[in-house]
Formats: sequence, structure tokens, C-alpha cells
Amino acid sequence: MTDGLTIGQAAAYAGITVKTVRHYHRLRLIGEPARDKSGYRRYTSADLLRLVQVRTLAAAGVPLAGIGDMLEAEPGAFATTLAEVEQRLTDRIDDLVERRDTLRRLADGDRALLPARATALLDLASEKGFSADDTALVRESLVLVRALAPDDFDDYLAHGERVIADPGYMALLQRSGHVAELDPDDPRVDELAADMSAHLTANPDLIPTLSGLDFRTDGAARFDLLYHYGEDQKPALARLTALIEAHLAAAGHRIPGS
Amino acid sequence: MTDGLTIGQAAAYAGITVKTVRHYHRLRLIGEPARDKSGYRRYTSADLLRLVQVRTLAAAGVPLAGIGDMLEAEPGAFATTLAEVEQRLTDRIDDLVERRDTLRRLADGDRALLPARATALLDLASEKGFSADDTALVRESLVLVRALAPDDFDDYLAHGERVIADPGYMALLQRSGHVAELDPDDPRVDELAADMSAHLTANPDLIPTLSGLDFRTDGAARFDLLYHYGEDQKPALARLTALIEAHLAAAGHRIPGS
DNA sequence: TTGCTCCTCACGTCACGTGAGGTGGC
DNA sequence: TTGCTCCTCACGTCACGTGAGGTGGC
Repeated sequence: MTDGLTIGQAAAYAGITVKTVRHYHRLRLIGEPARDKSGYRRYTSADLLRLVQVRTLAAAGVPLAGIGDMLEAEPGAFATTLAEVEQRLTDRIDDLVERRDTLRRLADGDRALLPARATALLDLASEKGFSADDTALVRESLVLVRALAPDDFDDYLAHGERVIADPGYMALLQRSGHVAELDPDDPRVDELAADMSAHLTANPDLIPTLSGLDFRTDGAARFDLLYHYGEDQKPALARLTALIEAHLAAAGHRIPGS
Repeated sequence: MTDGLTIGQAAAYAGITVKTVRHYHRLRLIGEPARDKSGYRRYTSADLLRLVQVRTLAAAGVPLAGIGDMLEAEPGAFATTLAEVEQRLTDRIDDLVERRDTLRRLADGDRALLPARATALLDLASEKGFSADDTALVRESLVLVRALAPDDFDDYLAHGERVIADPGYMALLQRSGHVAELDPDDPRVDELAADMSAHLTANPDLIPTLSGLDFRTDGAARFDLLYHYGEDQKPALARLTALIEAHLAAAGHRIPGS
């Protein structure tokens, strides 16, 4: 009448597909159970226990190639490995939670739902004469910092606010927009570099810190990207930046990008 | 001097490998950025924003084949899809947490760390004359129920305790051990079936309920497996079970396996 | 008889990774 | 010069899934 579960029942029991069960057979993760007179596999409760063990480990991210050895290991070694597997699962869960948060922040940024303080800064930027491209660049960097380094977002915003609230520095930025079009060896490049360096040395909180940006390994490069954007098209801008960095370094300031 | 991030820097920024970035290029999920004079790709902040968007969706489980369309969709449709993606992520997190719990319970069962109440039942079973095989079967089923349906574990245990505490029923189980070896058509099979049915009808809390077992779609089959184990080797046992089920059904009891 | 399940075998797929064979940058 | 990064192209891999072509069970 009944002589064990069919493969479909065993699969349903373990919460997987029939194909997956057969796959585990091919890899010899579970032994072939007895067949009934029709050649159908029939699973006993011992088979099922093994299937659930394999499935649980696989679902926890253990590579199939390692599961056989794991289940054959002595209890002591098995317990150690299990603790590692559990830790990996916990890490994976934390990672997914983190990614879900990133997703939310990115979506909020993309849908123009940056916090009011950020949109206020962007509005102010275009009022003060930032070009549409420059404003877009600032917006992109705000979205990225908020999505990837939310803890540093406020610092990053505050820096932007200090810059924009400083008429002297804004005037210097305006000048840099014109200077960018000059020949890199034009004396006005050197002149602006000296003026900006003086202003930054007198107002060191206008010097961008990397605290908000080196959340991965490559802070310097990202600093370059966000602050030196467009230098390849405008060689004068590259020279300007290099000069300012040299000035500041000489004045004892740590420059992140160098 | 600097003209955007290299592929390695962009990859580090997004937390992925260089190969993955190139893979996304091949699938046209991200456009090819400008090349520098050496033919190296150079990524702007806009490229980076796109990369982080793609990565975030991919990490949330959106198939790569769908990400392009998603990011190109109008904001309204995009927001709807995003909500779904977020829900899927939440489901996946819940699933992993559940699997971690299953892993723990399975490990505890496998390492003979079943709760004292369960080991007491197993000890009692072998004292009362259960064979080693039968005791192992009971143990396997305890581990499985505890791992897969923890909420029903106590009910399942309580049923086992009621069975083993009932000397009359235990005597009947002993008889069934002998009857199992007989020819299925032996009159003693019918006789035992009648006696067991009478006992079960008089003590209905000895009739196993499926409440603890139909946590997936296939309750009946699992009932068969755990309670009818070994019937294929012993045809008399199959007949006995069928007769008892018929008796109980006639007495108005719902039989889960039928 | 009809639909559902089972069987094997070969090939497909998804998201990358590996490795060859080579050039460019500090 | 040495090691590290970059380039392309082809093939490999992991964990299954698909589909053909067929038989068995209620």
C-alpha cells in the first residue's frame, strides 16, 4: 500500500523541486533510495532526514561540493563547521538588510526625495549661478553619499552649506569657471590658485575632508571624481587643482587626493 | 591629470569585482564610458550612479535581464517595481532567518541535544522494548518535526508520551510487532485490528492528529511515512493499518492519511 | 481514457569567474 | 625593471531548469 514517499512528496517535504532532489542524487549528496516495482524512488524517513540536512546546509550557502564531506565528518568537526555556516548566514542576513536600506535611500534620492536640507542646497546652488551640469553633479554626489555612506551625509551637506554661504569663496569658484577656459600656463591660473589657497588656509573648514568618502578602499579616487570632475576636458582646471594642493600641503594641510 | 575612475576603482566603489562591471557592460546594463588615451575605461560620477543603481537592484535579486528596463521606466512604474523588489528582499531576509533557525534546531537534534523531554521519551521507548530500529525511527521523526515544524513539536511529543504511558496500547503495539511477521491474510491480523480500533475509539487522544505535520502541502504522505514505516517489507502491517483506518473511519474518526 | 507523476538523458541558463596572451602606468 | 592594472576573447562553473521522449498510477 505505502512504501515510502515518492520523489515529489519528498521534495515538497523539504521545500525544493523534484529536479533539485535528482540533482542532489547525481552529485551523490543523498544516496539512491530503494525503487518500487515501477522503478520509482521511494524515500524513507532516514532518506528524508538526510535530504533536509543537505537542503538546510545548501540554503545556508554551503557549496554543494562541500556538503557531503561536512555531513560525513566527525561530530566535533561538524559542529565547528556548523558554527561557521551559521555565522555566514548571519552575515548574509545583515548584508541583505544593509542592501535593503541602500535601496531605499537610492530610490528616495532618485525620486527627488532627498531631504529638504539637500534640496535647499541644490536650489541655492542654481540661484547662485551654478550651471545645470554642475548642479546635476552636486545632486549625483549627494544621492551617492546618502545611499552608500549615510552616516557621513550630514557632514557632507554641512560642508556644501559652508561653501555656498561664503560669498568670498563663491566668488573664487565663479572665477574658476572662467579660468577653466584659459590656457593652463596662463598666469591667471597661478593667481587664482594663490587666492583660493589663501582663502582655504584662512577658512580651513571649507577644505573638504574625506571622512565622508573613504567608506571603501578608494577614497582618493572618489575625492578626485567628485571635486575634480571635468578636468580632463579643461587642462587649466587640472593645473589649478594641482597648484592649490601644493599650496595647502605647504601650509601643513593634509590633502586627501595626493 | 585625472579624468575619472578606472574600472577597478569604480568596482571597489560599488563593492563588486572588475569582472562583474565588465559583465554589466556586455549586457548593456551600463553604457560604455569614455576611454583614456590608453584605451582604459574612465568612469564619471554619472556612470558611478548608474553602476550603483544596477548593483543595488541586482543584489536585491532582480534578474539582470530586467534591470535595464526597470531603470529606463517612467518614475511611477519604477517606484511600483521598487516596492515589489523591496518586499522580495524582506521576504528573502525572513526566509534566511527561518533557515538559520532550522539549521540550529537540526544541529541540536543531530548532536543528541534534543530537549530532555524528548530524550526521556526515547529512553522510555527502548526500556519498554522498542527495537533499536524503531527507536531510531522515532528519533528521526522527532528531529524532523522539531526542525521543520517547531510549533507542533510539543503536541507531537505529548502524543508519544500518551502512547507510551498507556500499558494497554503498548501491549497492542507489541502484538503488532509479532503480527507484522504473519501472512497478511492470517485471522490474527483482523483480530488485532479490531482490538486496536476499539482501544483507539475508547481513547481518541491516542489517534495521531496531523496538526503537527501538515505544515507543507503533503501531510498525508508524511503521516504515512512516519506511522506506516516498514509496511512495504511487511505486508501484514499494511493490511493491519488499512483495517484500523477502515474501523476508525466507520466509527466517525477523520483519518488523515486517507 | 485523461491528466498527473515518474523515469533518463542531453542541453540550456544565469551570473559571473578563470585563464590566455597582451599592453600600459608608477 | 617589477608588479600591478588594464584590455579582449573564449571557455568554465555552479546550481540547477528545460525539454524530449517515454512509462506508470488513480
